[in-house]
Amino acid sequence: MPNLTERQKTLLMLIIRDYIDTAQPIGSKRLAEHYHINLSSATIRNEMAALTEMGYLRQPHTSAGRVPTEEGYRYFVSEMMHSAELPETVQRTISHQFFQSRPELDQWMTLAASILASQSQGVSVVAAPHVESTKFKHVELISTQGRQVLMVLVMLGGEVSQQILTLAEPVAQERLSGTAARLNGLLAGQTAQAMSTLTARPDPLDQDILLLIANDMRRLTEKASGEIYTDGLTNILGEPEFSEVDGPRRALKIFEEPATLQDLLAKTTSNSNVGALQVLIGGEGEYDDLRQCSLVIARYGVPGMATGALGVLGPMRMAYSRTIPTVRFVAGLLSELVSDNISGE
Amino acid sequence: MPNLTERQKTLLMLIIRDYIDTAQPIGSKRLAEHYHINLSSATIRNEMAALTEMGYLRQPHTSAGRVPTEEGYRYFVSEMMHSAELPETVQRTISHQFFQSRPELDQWMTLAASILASQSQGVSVVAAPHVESTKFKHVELISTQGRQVLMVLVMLGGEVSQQILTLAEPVAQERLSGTAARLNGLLAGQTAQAMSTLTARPDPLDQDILLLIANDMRRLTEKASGEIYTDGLTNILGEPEFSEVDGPRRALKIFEEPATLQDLLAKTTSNSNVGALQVLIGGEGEYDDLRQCSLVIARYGVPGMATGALGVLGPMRMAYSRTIPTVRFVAGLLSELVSDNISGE
DNA sequence: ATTGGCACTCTAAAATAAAGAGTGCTAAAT
DNA sequence: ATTTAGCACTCTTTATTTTAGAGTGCCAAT
Repeated sequence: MPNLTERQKTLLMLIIRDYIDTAQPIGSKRLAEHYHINLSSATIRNEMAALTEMGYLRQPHTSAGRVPTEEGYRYFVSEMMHSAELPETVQRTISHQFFQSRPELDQWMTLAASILASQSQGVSVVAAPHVESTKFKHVELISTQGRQVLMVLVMLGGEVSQQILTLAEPVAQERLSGTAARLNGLLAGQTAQAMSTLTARPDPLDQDILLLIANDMRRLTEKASGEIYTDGLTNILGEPEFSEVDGPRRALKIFEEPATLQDLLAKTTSNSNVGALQVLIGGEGEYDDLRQCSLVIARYGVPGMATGALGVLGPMRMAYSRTIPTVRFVAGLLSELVSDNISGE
Repeated sequence: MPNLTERQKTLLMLIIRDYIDTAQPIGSKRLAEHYHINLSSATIRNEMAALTEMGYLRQPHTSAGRVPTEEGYRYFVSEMMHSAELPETVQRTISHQFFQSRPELDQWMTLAASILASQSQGVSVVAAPHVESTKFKHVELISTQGRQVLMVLVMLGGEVSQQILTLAEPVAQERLSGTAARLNGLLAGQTAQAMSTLTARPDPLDQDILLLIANDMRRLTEKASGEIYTDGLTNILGEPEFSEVDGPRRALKIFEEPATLQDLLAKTTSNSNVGALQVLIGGEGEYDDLRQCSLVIARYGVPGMATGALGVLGPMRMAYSRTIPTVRFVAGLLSELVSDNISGE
């Protein structure tokens, strides 16, 4: 990858910034007039030719202005990635919103999605934190009617799962309570794996429930991430690159299949650390449906304990300088919240 | 509203059905050729003129075919509303899917949304059933760390609400269990209203929790409907009437604000009975964002106990003959499920 | 009451023309 | 050795005109 002169760098940044704003190919003349660089359009043309040669810019057709290539965007992002900070006032506003929301995961996720979407004008995706190795804390069995029983399972760290069981025959609440009490004593702190090595319980009901618990915990562990929260779907519908018939459908299709989305978040962030932030531009060859899009994602939470992922999807032309710091900041905030919530166990 | 002759009726139905298929204005010639009615195009023209006069059809411009008006659609719908039945094989397939899903509200709602969307090719909305007068069944208090406590609240009928409380000071699990046990005895079967008339508890912790429970139950009761599930967002993006720049954004905006959606469902179905089915065409003058859309909704559940709403949103040109029976059928199915689930309390 | 025929209207599509923006290159200027 | 002005050229966009065709309404004939 060839080095850029200082001037080429300035020009490239200017072009990309302008293109992100206007969605119009940028010409040499416009550039010379709008920004007071002391260069003539001819000089700029030369530099543009060089940048095109190097693969950072391209022309939609022979005689149009220049448009950034994926490489161009990557350069742009890597240049401003570290320096960009969210204005303090915005930081404060966001923190404040979290502070005064009800202290529930559900609320936080929704809020995070909403903030990300409105700040970035893209589509936000927030995956609830997932406890890496789910450990049993507490089970509650509540008879609801005849053979149906509500089982509430609480994990160390606060994850909760409820499930309705249908037993073979009606069982009295007292017996259920007894089973729950015995299992609570037996299973405290165990993982699903450890449970499968236990010897069978004498009481058949205990044994049945034990299996169901282990099963449910396995399911919880397998799920790569928690539930997905989304906001801002309509934000990107207005963008010109999505007005072609197929653009939006392909990208939005992703949001209709939570599984795909979870996969994406899990895969692309699994090798990155909490706090680090990843920018996927143009699907990076891997995701065909995202060829026209960019994705800014970060992992949040407490590594080894509970982590989740969050991000913003937008056109390749997205407002990186706004999105990147926002994603970073919100990820940090959620990390704190998760950490506070988990530490005391 | 003038009466239609039998022939006019046939013609109107034919035109609307064809237009729903093709999204093209329907001309007299096409009609005469495609369907073997023994009428010449001239005769059809006369009838069309009459139908236009009566307000059931209109012409996009002087010399184009006819397109149904909102009145036209209303007539169409009212004619086929009662007769239409879902093919038995489809009914079976759908029942089967519900039958083999895990018996959880969450699963059912998602499944209902998915089925409605795929059958109707529109956007589906399903509001979880809401228990009309929430009655207490059981509370569970689980210490998670220092001052934080997980409260799981179970209502008669199976509604569950979890909440993280932050107490003024750390409290041992034993004391929490004691409080929970006392409150379980005291509050069984009570409504939020009844709770507010109780005299203060001697133990301050009991009293605090009692207030929180009452509060949470009030919140649950106030919520007009339960959580909203949606599917098929991308279905309507392809429809020609949404390719104008502003069409989709305005309609989809609704789905970004759960509150609005809940309102809509609540209002439009509040005066209709479970089992009855309502078709809103062109927003009916009330909902501006839906001017281009139609909405087929139904209430489901057990009146007086727990009811929810579900529906399909699509272009005015939606496949009513498919959507209406599907909505009716799924509503019936969910009613059964809710009823089974609630009866034994 | 129904139908064939016909003149008329209006749109959608195709063809053509004009305008404009931007480029690359060359030769002069700094 | 850069930088710049100038110019010919290319290609898109927009406007304009033409053409083709679908559909109508109405009248006279069946």
